[in-house]
Amino acid sequence: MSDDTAPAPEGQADPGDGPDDTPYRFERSHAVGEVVEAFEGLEAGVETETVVSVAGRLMLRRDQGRLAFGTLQDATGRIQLFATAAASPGFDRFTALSIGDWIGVRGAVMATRRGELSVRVDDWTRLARARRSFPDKWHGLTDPDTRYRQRYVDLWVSDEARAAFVRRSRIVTALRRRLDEQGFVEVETPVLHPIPGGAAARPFVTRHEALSADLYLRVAPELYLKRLVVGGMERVYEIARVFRNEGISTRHNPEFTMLELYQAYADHTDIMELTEHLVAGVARDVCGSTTVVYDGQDVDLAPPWRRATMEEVIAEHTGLDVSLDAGSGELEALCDRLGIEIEAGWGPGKLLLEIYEKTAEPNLWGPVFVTDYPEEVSPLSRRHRSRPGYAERFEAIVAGRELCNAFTELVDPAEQRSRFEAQAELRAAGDDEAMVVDEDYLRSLEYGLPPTGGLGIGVDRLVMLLTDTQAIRDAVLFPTLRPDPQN
RNA sequence: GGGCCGCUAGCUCAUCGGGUAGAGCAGGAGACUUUUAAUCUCAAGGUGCCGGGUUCGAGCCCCGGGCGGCCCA
Repeated sequence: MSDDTAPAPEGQADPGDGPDDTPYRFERSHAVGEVVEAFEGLEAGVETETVVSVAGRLMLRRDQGRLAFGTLQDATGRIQLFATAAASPGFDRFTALSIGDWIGVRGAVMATRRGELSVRVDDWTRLARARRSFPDKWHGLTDPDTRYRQRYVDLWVSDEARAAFVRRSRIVTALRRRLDEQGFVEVETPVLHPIPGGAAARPFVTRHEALSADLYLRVAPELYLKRLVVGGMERVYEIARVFRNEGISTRHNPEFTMLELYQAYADHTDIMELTEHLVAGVARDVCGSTTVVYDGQDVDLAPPWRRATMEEVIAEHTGLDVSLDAGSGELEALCDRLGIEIEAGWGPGKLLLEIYEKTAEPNLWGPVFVTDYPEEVSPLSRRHRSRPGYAERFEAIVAGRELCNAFTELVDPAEQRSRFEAQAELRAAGDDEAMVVDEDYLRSLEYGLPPTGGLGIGVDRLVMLLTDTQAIRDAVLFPTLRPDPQN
């Protein structure tokens, strides 16, 4: 420990002078949480014989003359430190510590007269100096921009933020464990795609210099995962970071995490069952219940979830009896009556989808599987086995938000080719989210894709649901931000 | 992309009919033997987001730009 005699610069914590004098390691005997758990309820005034070594950041300090109290925090919790001029070495330097300094402390576990569980400071070392002042200990950080840009500060200052990200990790672990138990194999497929595909989204383009080729950051792993099913991996999944070149909002980050899985011999009804059990199971694993609260409202995730066709939910929210049978003209007229703006070239399927998205979807709370999407807007889905013009596709709405997208996979290469070609036409007409023809994917289908059900779950959305956070930026550690002009 | 709001000390916030800025916490010096956002005393701390304009004078009014938030598309 050095003598901290250098005056502080303006408005900042003392940066100190001299060489770094901090130790290279520190031997801990206990995490703070372990001490708290073991000695909770220790009677006021009792000093135990148990000596522990703990480490963490000094969050608060209360000097009291020849006594000083500190609050030490590590990843597992907080505990009070009790130092005395008589018994604690370097007492003056202890009381000169800055809020935010990392320290290691060895001493007996005790409870103060007020009954506060404490570690008596019998010995201590500064492990790192906080050269910058931490935010106000009471108000913390309120500027969201600073919270996201300087997450390292936010995590220390906000218990909720820390808890949410720990829970995110638990959620992903629970997803993996449950899928692994059902015989799914986790795989990793390319992030760099020569041909973007698998979702309607504009990709990011990047450049491979040695190949002299443009590559695209994936918008979805879908087409690679289905190639693996062709290759005999009957149950596969990937927890895939995907990238979509679109705007940023409360619900959208340009890079986000999708869980995609494919199950051979299954159709969309199997996938619905899998989905509701998976989500409910993960909720039980991490929240201890299949009923969670989101934005002040209860969400009951226990299976089975309601199933309703797109037309049924439109009818519920508008009283209108619509279907693809109405044809383009009638659907356009209906959009006009509902005040929905349409674009030239939209077929009846797109019009129906638009009506759903503008009337019913915003009012759904769920959980509900909305089924029977128009084939026209589902270029990778297998056509409905009994309803012409429709696909065996569904989305789940949970807590008012789209949580997943799934379907019985299209397996016929000839039909997939014509779907791709229809997409290519849209693209040629200026729709830069439309897909392009992927010849290698078509070739893989020609080798034979068995009946397969597929699912994509937005992991960030699931995290938001199970952590009760309203913005995706509170579920993503380092959300995409406009580059700081100061930097 | 549009509308509204915000940007003042490291953090959280004040101030005023335009007259060159103030508090709490943090940081510095000191007091205090059981505190809990400890308390008390003292001193210090500012390119008021950036650039123009109006004005004798602008943090405040006007214009442009930047970044962010909320709402809408």
